[in-house]
Amino acid sequence: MKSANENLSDILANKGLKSSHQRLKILEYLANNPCHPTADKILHEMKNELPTLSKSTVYKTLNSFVEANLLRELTIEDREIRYEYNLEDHGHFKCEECGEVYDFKINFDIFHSKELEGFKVNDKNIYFKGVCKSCLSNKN
Amino acid sequence: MKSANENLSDILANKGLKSSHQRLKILEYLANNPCHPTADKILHEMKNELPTLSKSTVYKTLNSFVEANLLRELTIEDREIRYEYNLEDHGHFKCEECGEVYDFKINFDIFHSKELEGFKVNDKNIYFKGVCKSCLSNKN
DNA sequence: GTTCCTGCAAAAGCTTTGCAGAAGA
DNA sequence: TCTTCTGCAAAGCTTTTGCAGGAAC
Repeated sequence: MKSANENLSDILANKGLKSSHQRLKILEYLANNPCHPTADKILHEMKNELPTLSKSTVYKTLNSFVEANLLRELTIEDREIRYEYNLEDHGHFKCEECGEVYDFKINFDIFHSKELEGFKVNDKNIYFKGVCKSCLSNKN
Repeated sequence: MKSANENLSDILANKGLKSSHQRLKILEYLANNPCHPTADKILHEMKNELPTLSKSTVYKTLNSFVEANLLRELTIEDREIRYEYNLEDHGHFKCEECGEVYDFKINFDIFHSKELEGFKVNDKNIYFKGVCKSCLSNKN
């Protein structure tokens, strides 16, 4: 039976990415934490396990992963790139009160626009903003 | 018959915003140019008409307008906030080759997600990325 | 006369880049 | 051994902030 890291290692290899301790740990973190973290959050969350991990390594790693289609980049807000390992079609909801980002299922195939005929679509994003259930009930 | 600027002036007043030469010109520019400009583009496009216009005025003005729901902010890419005067529901397509942003009609009412029941949705965004028709045909 | 806006400069914040040494294959 | 990754520091860019003078009402 393979360990989780052997699997992740294979994933990197399949994408043509060299393996390293840092890369495996960052990928593992993203696979286990579907919380749409920013680069900064990842850095701080991993400081215990990887005390010497640097910002630039995190940024370079995340960019390699995005380029290899291993991660998806979320640009819901300016100056706050978030990353997720979930590559299936889905939408995002960001709560303006608590900042939490929620996933929700959505079928992207329902979109058909005559205006986009002849266009090559590589990436589809949908995000909503508002107030989440939990913040709404805290107000009452 | 009112001039266009008198109308824009009324719009500002209705939103509780003080009128000024700069604000009217910036709003006029956005109303006439549905090209989803960035703050920087607006600044440069207006240099002829308003030679002393400053970056900070542009940023502050745009932020006031967004807060007053007079403009919509697009965050398709990080570090590149674009603005538009069109507040009707529609989607955006950004061409990865030429950088152009296209609007397309979309009915946001078709989205129904059980996962968002009990959530208060204030803002809906949808954007696609890919290659536009014009860039595709230039390749052949 | 007040209030709020403008514009200059400086600061802030996130992301990228350059480079020397280290790690991986 | 050769390539590529890591991590430090510095640079780059967009956006925000502070403040004095000026415009709007």
